[in-house]
Amino acid sequence: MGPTSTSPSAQRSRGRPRKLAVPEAVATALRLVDEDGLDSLTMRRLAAALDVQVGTLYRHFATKQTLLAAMAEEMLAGCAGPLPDGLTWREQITELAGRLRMALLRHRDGARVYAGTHSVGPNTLSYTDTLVGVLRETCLSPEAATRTALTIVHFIVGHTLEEQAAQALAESELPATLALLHAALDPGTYPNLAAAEATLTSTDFVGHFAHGLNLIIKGLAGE
Amino acid sequence: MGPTSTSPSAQRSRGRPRKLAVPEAVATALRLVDEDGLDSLTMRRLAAALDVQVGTLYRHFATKQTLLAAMAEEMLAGCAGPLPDGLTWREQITELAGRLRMALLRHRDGARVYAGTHSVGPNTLSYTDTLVGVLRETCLSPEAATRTALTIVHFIVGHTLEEQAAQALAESELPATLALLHAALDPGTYPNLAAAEATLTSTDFVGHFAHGLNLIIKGLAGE
DNA sequence: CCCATTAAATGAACATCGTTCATAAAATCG
DNA sequence: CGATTTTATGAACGATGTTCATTTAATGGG
Repeated sequence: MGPTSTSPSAQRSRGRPRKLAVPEAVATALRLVDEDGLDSLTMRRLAAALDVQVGTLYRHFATKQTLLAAMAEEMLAGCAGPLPDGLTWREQITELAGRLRMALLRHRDGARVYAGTHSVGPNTLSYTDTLVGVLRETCLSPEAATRTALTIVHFIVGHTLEEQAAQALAESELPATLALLHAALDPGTYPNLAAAEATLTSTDFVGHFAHGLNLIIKGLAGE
Repeated sequence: MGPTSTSPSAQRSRGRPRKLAVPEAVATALRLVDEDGLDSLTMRRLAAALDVQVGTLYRHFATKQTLLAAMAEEMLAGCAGPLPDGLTWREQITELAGRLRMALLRHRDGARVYAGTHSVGPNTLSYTDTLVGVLRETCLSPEAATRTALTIVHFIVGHTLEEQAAQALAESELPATLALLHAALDPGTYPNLAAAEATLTSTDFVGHFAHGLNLIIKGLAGE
């Protein structure tokens, strides 16, 4: 455990600033989620990790939803950074999509945090702006570019949601779920699923993601 | 309110079966979600609506997650029904995708319910089986067909998640959120988003959905 | 038909959660 | 330094998911 771990009867650390800083609170919340999962993130636990009373948090975050929105916004930091030169628009889209996926993947339950909120902070806005910008350069109308950007983001969120759900299962109950699925897969009833089982139960999420994204990009090229 | 509404001090309705039936419980849970939203679905409220004590529910559902999985499974009933004859494979995919979207849209917070669980029930399985089957008929390998089916489902889930989030906002706080977004959209900082605002704030989710799905289908055709 | 055994529902409790608020402490500044 | 404003405290409230010993209803064999 880190030095800021919740120790019993911890008197306030001496050198630490007394005032509760919002960015530190958000960072600590993300650390707690990484350690114990989103379901274990509690206003009380966050307060304890910050060496503060629960009520104090509500001076800085009106509600837990507000906290989660700030976390989602923080997760996207850097996602809209400048793109390397000399990339084709295909590569630019792949790069941007990969960044968002990685940003969600970087924190445990990151996709759940992101999907459960609706942030309008600068990180979220500039990411969408950058993505729409790249798409507009492919001779797409503003409307088509926007709709395409939404499509890409929705795919990423849906995909990462499932990827992290699988990761959460993997902690203990993956074999049971896998066995349950295999047992339910009667080739007579589900002939196509039987042929698909290897791919369905695969953990090659990188490959799955690339396949889906390339599908969208290819559809874009045919316009 | 329906005749099964929670009335104060309701003695057990006379003609109703004493035993708690699982399908009735699932249906009632979905009705409660439709009425008050997923956040208001409580084991206690469900028990009250079923004229039963809380503990009784735990004899039929090991946990609330189990309940939610049963609800997700129930939502997909009929989604894998036979397709009309004479449809091109493009139309078959559009039909199947539209069915899943409608199934999630039919219940309030349906996408959240579905995304938060991992059902392996017959409705979910046969839907995926049907979708993979259609894709395999387009000369796709089992692996490519499976990955494409996953892509389509992930897009639908991500899209509907956002569509229903907008619906939830619309109940009271839509104007505030919209104004907040508009204020944050400085054309100097986010030139592309400024051009995209009309599309971003549009409520034409049917159009957005069709655009995204057609993109995927077009990418499939270019294979 | 009655009684023993199994299945099901009850009612109360436990720990924990998000949230609120009157009070106290600390920081700020004229 | 003293007054005012900002911030943190500590305790509480109602509600939630879950558990369990007890009671009640259904079931089946003699």
